Amino acid sequence: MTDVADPPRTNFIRQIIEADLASDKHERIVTRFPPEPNGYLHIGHAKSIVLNFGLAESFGGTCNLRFDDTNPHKEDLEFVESIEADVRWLGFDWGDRPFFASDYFEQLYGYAIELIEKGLAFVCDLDAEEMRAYRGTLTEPGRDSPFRNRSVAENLDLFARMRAGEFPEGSRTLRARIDMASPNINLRDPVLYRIKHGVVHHQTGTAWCLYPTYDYSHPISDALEGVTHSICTLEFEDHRPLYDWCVENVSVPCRPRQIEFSRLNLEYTVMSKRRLTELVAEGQVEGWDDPRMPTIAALRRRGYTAASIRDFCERIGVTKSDNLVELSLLESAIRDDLDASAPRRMAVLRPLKVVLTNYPADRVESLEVRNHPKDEGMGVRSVPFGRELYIDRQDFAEDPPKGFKRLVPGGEVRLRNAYVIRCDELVKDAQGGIRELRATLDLDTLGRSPQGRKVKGVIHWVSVAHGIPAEVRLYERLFRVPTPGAGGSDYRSDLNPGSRRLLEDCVLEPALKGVQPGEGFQFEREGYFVADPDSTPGRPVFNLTVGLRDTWGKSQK
RNA sequence: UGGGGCGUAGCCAAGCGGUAAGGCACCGGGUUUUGAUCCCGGCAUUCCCAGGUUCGAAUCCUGGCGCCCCAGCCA
Repeated sequence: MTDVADPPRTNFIRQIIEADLASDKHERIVTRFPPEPNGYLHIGHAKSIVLNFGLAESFGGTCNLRFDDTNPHKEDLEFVESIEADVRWLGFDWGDRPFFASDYFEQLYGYAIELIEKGLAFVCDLDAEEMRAYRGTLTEPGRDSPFRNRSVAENLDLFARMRAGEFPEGSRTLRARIDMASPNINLRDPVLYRIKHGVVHHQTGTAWCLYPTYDYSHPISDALEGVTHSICTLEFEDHRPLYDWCVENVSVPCRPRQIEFSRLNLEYTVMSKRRLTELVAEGQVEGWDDPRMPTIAALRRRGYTAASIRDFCERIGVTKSDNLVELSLLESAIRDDLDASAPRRMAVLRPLKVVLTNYPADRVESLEVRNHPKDEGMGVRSVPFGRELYIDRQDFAEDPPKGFKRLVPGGEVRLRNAYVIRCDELVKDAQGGIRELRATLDLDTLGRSPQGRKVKGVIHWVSVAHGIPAEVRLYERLFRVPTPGAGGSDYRSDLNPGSRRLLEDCVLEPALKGVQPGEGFQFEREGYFVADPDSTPGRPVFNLTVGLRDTWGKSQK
């Protein structure tokens, strides 16, 4: 299950590619994943990564990682590094090195001159506000810029001087000369170049004060890289005519085709990079890899495996319809992977002491238990057993609800991997709270069923004398967004305090003592947990990856 | 109100003129020293609506309706 052996399900993009390959339009396909390095990658990007790299892989083509770094204001080297790490972690490879749109700045500049010479671009002196006024509205056409008919010579001269830094930021732009009356606003003489002073670009430093826009640099960068299928999200559909215009009017080596698909929306999850950036900047979360974040880095820290994220991306499919995927699908993908791959351990999250009155105080047994119920290759370990144990408070009920299968006064339960015990007595404190339990164990039940009765419940436990203290952080869900219509428009007001519960006096079996950050386990009937980077050898910290399905808990609700 | 998209079950999604795949969720049953896993079974007489074409329509045509995106010198 760690390896997704099934062939990828079909989708409309695969069909387009199959047709292109069948008609010999292309011999080999080239795709690209083009993030702007202005934040960390999130689960929505994973969909695009798996799509683009996956397509290249299954059709024997290649996929480039290209940073769309045309706006130095928002970008940073930290982000290019995190993006590279995350894509690599997801299991994809982009060859010798990543590409950068900034690698093409000189060529892009040359093509702009070509456009000017063809009379297809002009230098415009309108400022941002004026340009907006000239652009018209959704229902009214725009008006031509007064600078639209400058001579080629003047445009060439002005453009060279823009590059040379002679004009202040915002004072002039290079615009495409298309159609101010187009019903498609993107075609109303869009800006191709703008001036930015005083910013250090993370790749080109201060070499340029002239930066191309996405609309201009993207199609040409694709063409320069020989991209055959330029796959992007739906909001760029209106830009496709402009994409095609660029590729057709400039002497690039090939004509990539833009194909759009719908972006991923995940229930309760903030996916806007702007909002995520705010949360980090305002200190509302501990960082981009705070386990409540939907970033790849957070998911990884949370114990999600790369295989499960890839699997999730295959399961959701690729279409053009707006979608809102339930979290249960992501959780199903990670459970599937972890069920097969995670070693089992016992851990008591809310300890309740049990004294086995018929078990000698000085006796300690070493029980050999399997690390996985099905996979014998995962081996065995020994777990100490003694007179005093901890069990989980939730595994005992003085007044059990109907259907409760675990320990009750006078009842029996199986200690997982060990004996069957019977609860004889409750010891209460002054407030009437249960302080500990007295029980007797049936020595004849180790590795075999008890005589003449059936014991339905199985609970986990840890020896009091050997258990190690630990802290567990329960993150039940990813970062939440308010439910539509539920009131409260500020997503920060629902920062989800309930999604993160700290359990500080947990007790783990001793085998967990030397755990390394990143190691994950299934804590028997609790769920899957992963050791946090904050862990110390004596006192591990675990984060909940995903809880186990508990049908009893469900039927209670 | 201009332009571009989308509408198949609670959610995602196949389907491309021959009589509604699959996954998630949910509901039953079986196995089980994890109320997990696993296994078996159930879950759309109908595809946004209304007309039309056709022996036959989710698929083609016409007309509605609903939702999403676009007026950054962001991507």
